[in-house]
Amino acid sequence: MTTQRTSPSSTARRNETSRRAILTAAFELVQEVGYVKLSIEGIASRAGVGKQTIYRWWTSKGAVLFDAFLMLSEHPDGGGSALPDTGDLEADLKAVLRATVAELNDPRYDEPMRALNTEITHDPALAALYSERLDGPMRELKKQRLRNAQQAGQLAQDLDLDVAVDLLWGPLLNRWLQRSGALTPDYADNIVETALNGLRPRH
Amino acid sequence: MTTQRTSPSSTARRNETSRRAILTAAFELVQEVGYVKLSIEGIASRAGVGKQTIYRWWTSKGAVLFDAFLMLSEHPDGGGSALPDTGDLEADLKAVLRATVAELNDPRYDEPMRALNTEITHDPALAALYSERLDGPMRELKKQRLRNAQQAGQLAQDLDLDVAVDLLWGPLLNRWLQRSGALTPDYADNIVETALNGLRPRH
Amino acid sequence: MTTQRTSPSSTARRNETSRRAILTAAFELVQEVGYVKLSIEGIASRAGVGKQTIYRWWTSKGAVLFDAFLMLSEHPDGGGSALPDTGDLEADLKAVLRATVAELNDPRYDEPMRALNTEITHDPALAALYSERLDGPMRELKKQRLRNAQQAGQLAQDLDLDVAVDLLWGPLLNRWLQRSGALTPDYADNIVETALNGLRPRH
Amino acid sequence: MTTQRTSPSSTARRNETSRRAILTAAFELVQEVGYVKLSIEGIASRAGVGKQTIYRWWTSKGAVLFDAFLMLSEHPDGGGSALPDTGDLEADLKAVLRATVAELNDPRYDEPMRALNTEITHDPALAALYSERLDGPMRELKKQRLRNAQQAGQLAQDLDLDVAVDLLWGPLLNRWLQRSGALTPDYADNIVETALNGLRPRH
DNA sequence: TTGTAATCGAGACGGTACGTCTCGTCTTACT
DNA sequence: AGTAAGACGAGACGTACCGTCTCGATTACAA
Repeated sequence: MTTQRTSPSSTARRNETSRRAILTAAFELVQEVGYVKLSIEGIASRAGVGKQTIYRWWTSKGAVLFDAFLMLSEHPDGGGSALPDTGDLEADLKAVLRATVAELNDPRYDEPMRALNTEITHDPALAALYSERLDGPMRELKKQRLRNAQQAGQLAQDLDLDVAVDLLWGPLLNRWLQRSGALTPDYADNIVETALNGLRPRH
Repeated sequence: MTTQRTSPSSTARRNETSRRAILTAAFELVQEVGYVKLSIEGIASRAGVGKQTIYRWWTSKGAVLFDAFLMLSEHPDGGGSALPDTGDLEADLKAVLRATVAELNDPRYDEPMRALNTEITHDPALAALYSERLDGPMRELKKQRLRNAQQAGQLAQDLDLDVAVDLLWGPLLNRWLQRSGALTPDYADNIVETALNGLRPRH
Repeated sequence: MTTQRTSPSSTARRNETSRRAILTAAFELVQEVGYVKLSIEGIASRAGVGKQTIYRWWTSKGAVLFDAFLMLSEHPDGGGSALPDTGDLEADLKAVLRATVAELNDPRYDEPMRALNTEITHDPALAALYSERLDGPMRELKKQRLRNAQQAGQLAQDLDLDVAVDLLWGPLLNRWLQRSGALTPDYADNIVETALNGLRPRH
Repeated sequence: MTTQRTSPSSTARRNETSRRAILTAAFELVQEVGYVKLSIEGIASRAGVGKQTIYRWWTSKGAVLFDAFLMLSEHPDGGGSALPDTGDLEADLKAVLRATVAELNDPRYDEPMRALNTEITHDPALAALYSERLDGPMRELKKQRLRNAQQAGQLAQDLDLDVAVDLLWGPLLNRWLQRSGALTPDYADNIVETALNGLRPRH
C-alpha cells in the first residue's frame, strides 16, 4: 500500500534525496504544527518538492508519516537489537518501560507518535502495515525476552506471551494516548510489579 | 470550556432544540462518514442549523463530539449504576470486559469513539474534561467494585486500584485503538485471568 | 417608504433619541469605513441600539442613509434659502458651482454622498424619494435663480430650465462620481462660461 | 491591477477558457440578480470555476466586472471606429446621444453599467483603469469629432473639448445614474441644442 | 551520443471546508 | 408598546488544502 521500495518497481528512477526530504519534513512539521495542521501542501513546501512527488509515491498523509517512522527506526543501528537480559526480569522490564515512558514524554516524539496512532486508528490498511513493519519486530523482541524468562521458570508456563506484552505496555500507551494520568517512571515500575504479581494477594 | 449548562451563564437564551439536533447530527455523521470527513459544515447542515450556532457554543469539532457523548451518557437512566457484584470477582470482571469488547466492536460506537479518542489525544483541555466528566465517573465505578473485592481479601491489600483498572482495561483499549489484534471475548477473559494471577507462576 | 414622521402614524411612541443616534452613527460610519463596509450591524452597535429598532423603522441601509441626509439638510437653517442673486448671473453661478465643488471635495461629505448616490442608482423607490425630498427643493431654488435671469433677458426665452440645471450641474456631478478628472474651481468656472455661451462660436 | 494580459507575466499558465467563463458569468449575473446580490461565490458557481481562480486573478468584484466590460468592448470589431461625421454637427451629435440613451435604457446594459459605475465611484484605482482603458478611448473619439467641427469653424476656437464632452454627456449620465428624470431621445436632442447654443439668448 | 520517457519543482485548476461577518427574523426581559 | 440585547437560520466572505492536471527542465536509461 505504501512504499514500493521493497519491489524495485521496474524502471523506478526515484529521487532518493526528495524522498528523504519529504519524510524529514513530515516528521519535523508534525512536531511543530501538530497533527491537525499537518498538510501535504506544507510538507511539500518544507521539503522543497512538488506536491505531485508526494502523491506519486504515497497514498495518504498517514502513509508518509508511517514511512518517516520507518526511516527513523531503520537508520540508527540496524533494526534494533534485543532487550536487556540481566537475568533479573523485573529490573529489566522496569528499565525498558521507563525507557518507553521517557520516549513518550520526549517532545520530539510525542506529537509525531500521536499522529501516527491517529492515522492507524482510522486506517486499517495502515494499521496492518504498522503491525507488520514497526510494531511486529518490536513485539517480537519483547516476547523473546519474556520467553527467556518463561524458560527460566520466572513466568507461568501457560502464559500467552502476547497477552503478557499487552498487559505490560497496554496500560502505558493507553494512559499516554488518553492523557488519563501522568506518565512517570514510578508508574512504569508500578505496572511491572503489579503485572508480574497479579492483582490477587500472594498468600 | 465546553458546556455552559452547569452555570446558566446569566442571560443565555440558548435554543435547546438546536443543541440536541447538533449533538445528534454529530454523532450520526461520524458513524456514517468517519472522523476524517466529519465537518462542522456537515453537522450544521444535517442539524438544520447555521454554522454560527455551532461556533457560538463550541470551540472545536472535538468539543461537539464530546458533548454528544455526554448527552448519550446522561440520557439513559441516571448516570450509570454500579458494576455487577456477585461475589465472584473473576466472573464479574469477565462479564464487564466482555461488555466493553462488545461495545467497541459495535459499529454504532466504533467510529464515534475512535473520533473522540483522537480529539482527546490532540487536545489536552478536552482530555481534562473527558477525564472529569466521562472517564472519571466510570473509573470510580470500576474502582468501587475492586475496592469491595479488596476488602473481601480477594485482591492484594497494597494494590493501587488505579493501576489495577489500567491493567484490566488498558490492554483492551490499546488493542482496539491500534488494531493490533482481534478484540474477542476470549481475549477479554484472558486479560482478566492473567491480570488477576500475574505473569509469574503461582507456587 | 422611509420615515413615518410626516404622517404622525397614530400611536407612534417612537424614541427620538434612538432615531437621531442611528442617523448620526450611519453618517459617521460611512465616512470612516466607506460605503462597502457600512453595515446595519455596525450602525446599531455604534448607535447603542438594537438592530430591530433599525429594521422596525427603515427598510434598507439606503433608507437610513437617506434620512441621515434629510436630517442634515433640515437642521442648519430651515430648509435652505434662495441662491445668491447679485444681478450678475455668471458670477452668481460660478459662486454656487464652486461651492458645490467644495462640498463634493470635502472629505466629510464625499463618502456619504457617494454612498447615497449608489443607493439611489440601485433603488428606484429611494430615487423617487430623493427626487421629492432632497434634490427637488434644491433644484427648485436653482431654477428660481435662472427664472429670474430669464425674466431679466439674460437667458434664452425658450430655455428649458430643467435642461439648464442639468447642463450646469450634470457635468460636475458626473466628473465627481466617475472620477474622470479633478474637480477644481476652475473647472466649475469653465462649465458655467461654456454652458452660458454654448459650444458654437458667438459671431 | 487587473488584467495581466498586457504583460504575459513570465510563466502564467492561465486558463483562458475559465477567464472568459468568469467574465461572461459576471456580466450575465449582474443583469439577472442586480449589483447588490452579485457575489463572487455566485460568479464562480455560474462559471463552473473554483472561487480561488477568481481571487487569484482579480482583486475585487469590481475588477471582474471591469474586465467583463473590457472583453465586451474589444470583442465586436476592433476597438470602435470613429463617430459619424456628415458635416452636420448637430445632427451627428443628436444621433450619437440618442444611441447613448438607447444603450442606457437597454435592460441588458442598464444594471451592468450601474454596477460598474458603483465600483468606480468607490474605488479610485478602478476608476483610473476605467479612465485609461474604457472611457479614455471613447472620449478621444468624441473629441476627434468635435475637433473636426472646431476646425470647420462650427465650434468656438477657444473651446476646451473636454469640457464640451462633459457638457454633452454629463447631463445624460447624471440623469441616468440619479434617476432624476426620464431618459428620452427628446431629452438628448434638447441637451445637444442647448449645449451648442448656450443658455444665453443669441442676439 | 543521442533520443526518449519517466521524474522532478512549480503551481493553476475545480472543489470542499474553514472560521468570520452580516443579513433579516425572532425571542426575551426591561422600561 | 418600544427598546437593547442578542440567538437564530442563512449564506457570502476570503483563505487553506485537497487531489488532479499541465508545464518545461532535468535526468538516466537504451539505442
